[in-house]
Amino acid sequence: MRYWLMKTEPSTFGVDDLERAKRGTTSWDGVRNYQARNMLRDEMKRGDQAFLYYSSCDVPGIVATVKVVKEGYPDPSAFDRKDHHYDPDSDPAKPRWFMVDVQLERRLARVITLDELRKHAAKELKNMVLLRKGNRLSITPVQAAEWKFILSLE
DNA sequence: GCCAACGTTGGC
DNA sequence: GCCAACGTTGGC
Repeated sequence: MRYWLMKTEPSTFGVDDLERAKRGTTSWDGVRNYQARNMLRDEMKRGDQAFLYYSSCDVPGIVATVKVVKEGYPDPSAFDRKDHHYDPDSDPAKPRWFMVDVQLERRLARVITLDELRKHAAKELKNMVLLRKGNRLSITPVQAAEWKFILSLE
């Protein structure tokens, strides 16, 4: 089993939305980056866990954990002309973009902020992909030891 | 294949 | 709103 971190902007989709969703489950659609696509399509497996991370907001940080309940399958929003993430170059017969379904596991007792994560960037979290300079990937792998350590901060 | 121009992300 | 650090596009 592996661990991940998935970014979302709370103004677009937050943990409240996930909580309200049927069975606390949502399709993680709209990812349009090849590296992230490869992880969605090939690497994320049913039962994997992920941190839900808020970006582009007042207090960036981890707010919840989710688990993968459905493995990579074609993202239909790529074929929807009216969708913001529509990709005219993606052929339905040979889909370019993929998504997984995730289910809310639990909201953390408190937000573990980016600021706080950075305080451990020299030691426990020195290899954490999220903290690497210039990182913009919306999905990043998390090591088991990092997962455990971060939850211990909670 | 190179690389300049452009677009996006995301912290600040 | 600024801007660093990307990724993508397209002319050559």
